Amino acid sequence: MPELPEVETVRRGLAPAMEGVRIIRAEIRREGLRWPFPSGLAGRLEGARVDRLRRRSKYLLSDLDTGETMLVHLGMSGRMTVSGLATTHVPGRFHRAHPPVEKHDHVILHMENGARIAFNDARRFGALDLRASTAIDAHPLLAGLGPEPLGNEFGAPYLAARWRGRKAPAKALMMDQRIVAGLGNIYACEALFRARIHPARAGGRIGAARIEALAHAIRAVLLEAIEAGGSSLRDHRQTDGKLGYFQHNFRVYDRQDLPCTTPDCTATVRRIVQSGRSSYYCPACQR
DNA sequence: CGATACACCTGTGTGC
DNA sequence: TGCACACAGGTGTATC
Repeated sequence: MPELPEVETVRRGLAPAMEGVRIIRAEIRREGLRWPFPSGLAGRLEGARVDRLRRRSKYLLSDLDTGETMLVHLGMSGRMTVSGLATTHVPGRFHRAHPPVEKHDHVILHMENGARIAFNDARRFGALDLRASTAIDAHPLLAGLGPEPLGNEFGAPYLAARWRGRKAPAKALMMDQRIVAGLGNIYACEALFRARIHPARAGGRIGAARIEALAHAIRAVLLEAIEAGGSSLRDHRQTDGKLGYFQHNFRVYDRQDLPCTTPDCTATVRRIVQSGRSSYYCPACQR
């Protein structure tokens, strides 16, 4: 469940269970995910207090009071679920009712406040690593990332400068995490639609006004999606089991052959494949 | 350097 | 019901 809005939703869901709370036990149920877990993982987590839970792009960063930071990436299918928080207790019941451990629960953190946090990832494209907090920004997975699209560094002038002269299709540039960090297939498609840019158009051949519209569209669609609790495709859930609902607001993503939602547009949404990923767009609105 | 293909995995939906 | 196949929210690595 992983583009920026989904990861931010996960962060907000985890924060009450994790921030300021000590990890009393770390259950490591396999050797690793995309890469092997760092050596001595359980021992390095157990007893540590999570001072702060942050997000950088699609990465979750837990700053621990041990001087290390835990980095988590959810890959394509990763989920984090919280159970047993006091605030979710059924009145009158004093024991912590945790759901049974599920298939693909690879790491389970038992927190001092009674919460249990499970990192579930069926496809195992996710990652978990530990690194000294002072050096976390230099982590190979973080070092090359572009600016946060919701941060101050990002805007139309930045985007124009980075796309100038580029022959790659706009869609590919949107997905390039070195330019802007956090967009994935859904929000790249949705932002291009809002800015009326054809996904196959060469990035360097887009005028200033469209680039301006695109920078605005990127921020708007991400903010709206965060507000909606992200998008839930298939069975994905927020940390408390609830569904995000931004998928109901998709204008083009996963809408092949459905009518374009622009008023008075009679075209239907098209799907093409670009660098192995589906791109959805309106052939009439996007040029 | 830039652009593309492929790799890693499991689960689900579709069509025969 | 079974089976083959396409496809799925990502990204590092190899290859031109």
